Amino acid sequence: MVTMRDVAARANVSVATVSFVVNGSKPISSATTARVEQAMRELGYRRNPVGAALARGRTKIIGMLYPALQRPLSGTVGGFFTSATARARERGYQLVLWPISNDSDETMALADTGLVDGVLLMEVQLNDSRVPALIAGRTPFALIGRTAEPEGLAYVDVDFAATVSSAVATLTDLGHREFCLVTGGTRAGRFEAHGPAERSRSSFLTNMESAGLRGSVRYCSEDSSEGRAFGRTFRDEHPETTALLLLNEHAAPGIVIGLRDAGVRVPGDLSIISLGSSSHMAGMADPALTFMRSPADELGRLGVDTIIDRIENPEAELAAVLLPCEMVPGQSIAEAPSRG
Amino acid sequence: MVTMRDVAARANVSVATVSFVVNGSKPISSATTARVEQAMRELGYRRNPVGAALARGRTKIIGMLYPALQRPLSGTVGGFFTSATARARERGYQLVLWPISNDSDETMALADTGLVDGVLLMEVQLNDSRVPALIAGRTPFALIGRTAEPEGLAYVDVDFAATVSSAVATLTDLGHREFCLVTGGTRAGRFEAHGPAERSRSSFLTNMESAGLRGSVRYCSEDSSEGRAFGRTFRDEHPETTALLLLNEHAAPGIVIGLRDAGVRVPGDLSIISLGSSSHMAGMADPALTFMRSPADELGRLGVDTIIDRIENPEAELAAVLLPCEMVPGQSIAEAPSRG
DNA sequence: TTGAAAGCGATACCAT
DNA sequence: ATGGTATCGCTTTCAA
Repeated sequence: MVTMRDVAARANVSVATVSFVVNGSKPISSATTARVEQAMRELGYRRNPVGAALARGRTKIIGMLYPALQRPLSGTVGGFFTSATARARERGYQLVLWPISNDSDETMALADTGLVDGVLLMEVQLNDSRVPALIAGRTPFALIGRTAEPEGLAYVDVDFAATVSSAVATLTDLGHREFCLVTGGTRAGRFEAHGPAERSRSSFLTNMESAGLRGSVRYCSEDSSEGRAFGRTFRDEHPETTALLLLNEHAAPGIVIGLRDAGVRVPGDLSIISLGSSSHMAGMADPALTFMRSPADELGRLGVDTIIDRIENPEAELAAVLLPCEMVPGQSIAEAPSRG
Repeated sequence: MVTMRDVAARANVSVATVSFVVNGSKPISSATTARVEQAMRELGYRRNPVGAALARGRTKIIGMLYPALQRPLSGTVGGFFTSATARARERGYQLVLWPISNDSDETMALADTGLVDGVLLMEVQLNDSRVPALIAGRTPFALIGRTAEPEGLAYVDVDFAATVSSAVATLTDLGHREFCLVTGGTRAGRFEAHGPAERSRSSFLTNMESAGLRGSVRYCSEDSSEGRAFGRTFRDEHPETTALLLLNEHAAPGIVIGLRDAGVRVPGDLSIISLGSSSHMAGMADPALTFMRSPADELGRLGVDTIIDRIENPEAELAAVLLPCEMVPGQSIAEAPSRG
């Protein structure tokens, strides 16, 4: 390995000078600079980030912590990751996706040791043991998602309440009065754990109540075959429902297929809006679903900005960003069928 | 930050002793060990991996290099990543997904600097500039996928030739004689670049020729709406074709929808096999597609084993693993329609 | 403008 | 079984 010493020797300067040239941290005469740069080129020098990190105490690396074993990477995460990567690069950082088990020890083991300058926590649970662990440590962090009580934390998240309200409003305008919300998320019934599901659910129920609508909440696991099964029995179990809100983009195409198998026409008999999806996923169903676009790209960028701001300016105010999903027209909503 | 010195001072031992206790690298009396461990606990000591990496020259971190900006994370990559993560952990390594631009400089900048002990290169192109860059460096690496001439490289990949042959055989047994292969991959017509597409294509054409079958090759970008458009016009453009091989799982559901829109019945008029897919994706189409299951999990594990073997035993033979996809029955193939 | 040298935190060799 | 200490590669203060 070519080190700074080698470069320094070759250029007849000290390692300090080489360092100054490499980092631009001090003015060096252009003649010397040229000599150093040539030596680097000739030797194929590349600075060793481990040495730099140790000396500096910073790595310019942000760890995006993801419980890969519990939640396989899906399309949405891909969107986050891609835009977050781009943004980090713009701001002079590297972003790496760091798979951790969903557990506080391992979180700390990584976060509090200088390998990363800051941490972006994904798949945040409503009651997430990793958060107190991070608070106890001294690594800056920010959340994508949020806990039940996110005050005092830096986070960016989807505004599920606004998203649900807007979807419900669209459908009530079309005359719908009987709703059903289908969540996915971690596990059946575990609303406590999964923020998106729980927040959507409570917003949904509030909307129902305040507008005098009827609404039920169901769970379906995030898989196409589960979706099919769900769709096939739906009409029998919810004969009155005319409007379906899906917070489960992976099951969505299967649900539509199951509904059709059972003779339910979409949107003739049942209108569907997919919450927090993408054009690509919504287009996999037939008819193409009307959906609320998940602001994944924006959240990725904002998440990176948030964590970098925390790293570089710990005193600054905590970011608390909520972004709603915006409606994208599709073929899956229509006026409520007149009661037979 | 609590350092070994702090622990050593507290336990009245030298830093060397603490290091031996932490790493189990030398026998230490149980009394001393206990004192050291207590001191660590009391102080909340956590070893700094940056310091360790510098001293040791190894980090126990494997970088999974992925061109996130060019190829957004999809389901298949998620499978790789998840199983690779698990396997790395079993073998005492950390795996991180490192987004890089698809470019040799950046590859080297990461790989050759001691931050990672080894590198797993994903989305390998047939002619991939990152490979010579890695060869020139001295960081062990392995490929998931392979270049056009992978001799002398360690790799694990899908056996596309076998997969295509097996799919074709299944369909010829059902009486099909007119085939079409639909690839996805990087860009229209750029077979040279995308290994899976090119290998499938050449195997496909060979199969056609040797069995006296007729086969065309088409491209469709990996998106559901492109798939719909493709499906809608397919029959007009390929009126004779009765069997479709899809190497494009993201477009597949859209293609099936487009076909139905155009009045083509699957599998009555047209049989479809999706190559390199998963049960989840295949289930998003209606009818559920017969598919060749991508061995993503196995490849993830094997990829990690391969790179770790190279790290720990550079002299060992180079792994060159090809795994075929295995057929999973669905609803999308049938006997060839009798000619009208 | 440049250099000498003291760290950064941990490892591991050589003594004892 | 322990301890002293040089070392890993780089940064940065202090002097020159």
